[in-house]
Amino acid sequence: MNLFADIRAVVIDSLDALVADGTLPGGLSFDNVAVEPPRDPAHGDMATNAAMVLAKPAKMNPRAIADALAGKLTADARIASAEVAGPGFLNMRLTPDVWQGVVKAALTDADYGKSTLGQGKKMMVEYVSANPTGPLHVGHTRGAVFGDALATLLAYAGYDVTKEYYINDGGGQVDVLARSVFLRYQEAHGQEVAFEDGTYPGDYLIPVGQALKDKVGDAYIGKGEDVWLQDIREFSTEKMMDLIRSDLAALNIEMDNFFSEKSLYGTGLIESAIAELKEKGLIYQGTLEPPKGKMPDDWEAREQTLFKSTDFGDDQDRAVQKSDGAWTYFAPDIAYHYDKVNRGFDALINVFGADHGGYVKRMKAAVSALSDNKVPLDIKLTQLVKLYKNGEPFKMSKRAGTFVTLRDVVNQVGASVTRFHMLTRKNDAPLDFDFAKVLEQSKDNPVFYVNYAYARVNSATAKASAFADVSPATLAATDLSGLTSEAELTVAKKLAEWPRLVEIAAKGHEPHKIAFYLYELASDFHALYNKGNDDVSLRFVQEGDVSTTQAKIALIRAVSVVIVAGLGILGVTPAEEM
RNA sequence: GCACCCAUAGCUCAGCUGGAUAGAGCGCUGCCCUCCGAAGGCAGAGGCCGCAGGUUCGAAUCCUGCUGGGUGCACCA
Repeated sequence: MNLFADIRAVVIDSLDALVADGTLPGGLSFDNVAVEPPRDPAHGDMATNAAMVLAKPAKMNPRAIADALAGKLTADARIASAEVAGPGFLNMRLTPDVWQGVVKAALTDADYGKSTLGQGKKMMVEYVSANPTGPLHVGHTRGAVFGDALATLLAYAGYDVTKEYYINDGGGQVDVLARSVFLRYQEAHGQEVAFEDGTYPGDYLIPVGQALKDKVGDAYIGKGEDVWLQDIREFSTEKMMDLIRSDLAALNIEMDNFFSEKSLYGTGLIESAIAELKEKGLIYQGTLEPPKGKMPDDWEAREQTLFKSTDFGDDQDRAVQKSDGAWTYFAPDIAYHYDKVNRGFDALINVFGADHGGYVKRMKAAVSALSDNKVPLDIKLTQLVKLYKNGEPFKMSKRAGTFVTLRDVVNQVGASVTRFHMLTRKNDAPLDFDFAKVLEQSKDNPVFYVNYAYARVNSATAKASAFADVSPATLAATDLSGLTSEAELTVAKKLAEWPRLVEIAAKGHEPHKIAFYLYELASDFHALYNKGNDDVSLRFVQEGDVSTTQAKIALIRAVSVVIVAGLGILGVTPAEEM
């Protein structure tokens, strides 16, 4: 049930009727007709811009359209009044039983808020995709939380979503990893080792070196890279992916699929992807212009195989082969996305860190070329996370050992708090993460504010259950006609916005909107709760009046249902009590 | 030098894809617990929506140009 969609349907039907009786000319498009909550609730419950949108194409005065439309609309039993206001807004007021119906829907329809917007379209969300060279850090955490919430949101909105992690296990950084593990392996054999520049000195490789020793004994001691590099590469990427998988599990993230870059090599997949582009005339041999800004010291013109990404709005064509003929990192990425297209996805979303901003245009170029513009690729960049400890900015440095990992964060504040907090900003705004503040228990902290509302609902329900049957089955069948006070209807109206909000958030790929909505819902709930202090009739628990109590508990259980659903999209589990 | 992102209350940020008098939290001022959890609520002060143009019935929102900040800019991933 989506009340806004229902009322919009009434508006469209009424417009059709106006066309039929000649009031409006034929051939009008109603696509831009919207039914929305008015900015100011005093204007009414819902407003439509129909008259203003249609005034021009119909060559009519907007107020004349609005007047005619108003007459038709009030024929619907749900619409108590329809008034023309301002330049041609049509403000509608709905009858209380409509809002009571929303409460009922939230309690009886297990799918209240779910949408069919996606129509089962296949969608891939690729996120995290961190190099398999170490544990995830805070920056990865934000991308992980964002991607995961977005995937859940899209599934909730009716898309068939696949969550995927692309493992960059094909490039030179894995050699670096292997050499670093070899050092730890030697160390495990009691040798003195030195970590030079270009190796990973992190402690997390110590157990990997030990495990390698347990596996191969001293077989690689004193041997050259030609003997061990390949094997240690595989061994240590596997270990790193185990580590990363467990990091993700700590955040309650489970991928549907891990896709290995290495698996593309030697299978002809890269070659066929490039061949596909070549057929379209987008691959050529050429030399790139030197960079315009600061010139690298060792720059020299070299002929390479290039992809004509400038045809798709990129600033520069991009190399797919190095001057020595080896593939660049871009080539397997093209092949990977070619594979995504061939797997039949209707739309792709990639979640990258902000430092990959320069990569967006060429990736979009590749996908539009490979899919003949049929598969849209949306790339969401998550901005930096600024850490604070005790109110002071906290700089991360690998060398200084102040490197903050995902584990550090989750261990200190918990998965739920981490997830919610990281979704209280839109992805393209920088995020402050203060270890003290996110644990603060006040309304300054949205996580607790929302959870507090949930806990209050539970508390009131428990109190009511002492004398009234407030089981879900009973509440679902409860007569709600007593819910007529302005304060109660305000909460019900907020609940009515939920399905609409899900669609808006899903369309825009903006899971943070869920978090803000939950805050608003909690705020309306807390306001109602406190009104009970002054006005006894608004208290949820009416001692000795079973049916009134049941109706009021039904309302707040509906709030709780939506809170749980919303938090579920964000991947947050609320505490029952606080 | 170029590209992308950002600019809204003293601070941190929303603003539902072009709608009505621009909202919330913190901070500040003042109220509300013999009362379902005050971990809360109510009210007040506080704005040239960075600047200048443009598009139209209508712009914080779309376009252009500036200003200021962030990020990235051959053959690393």
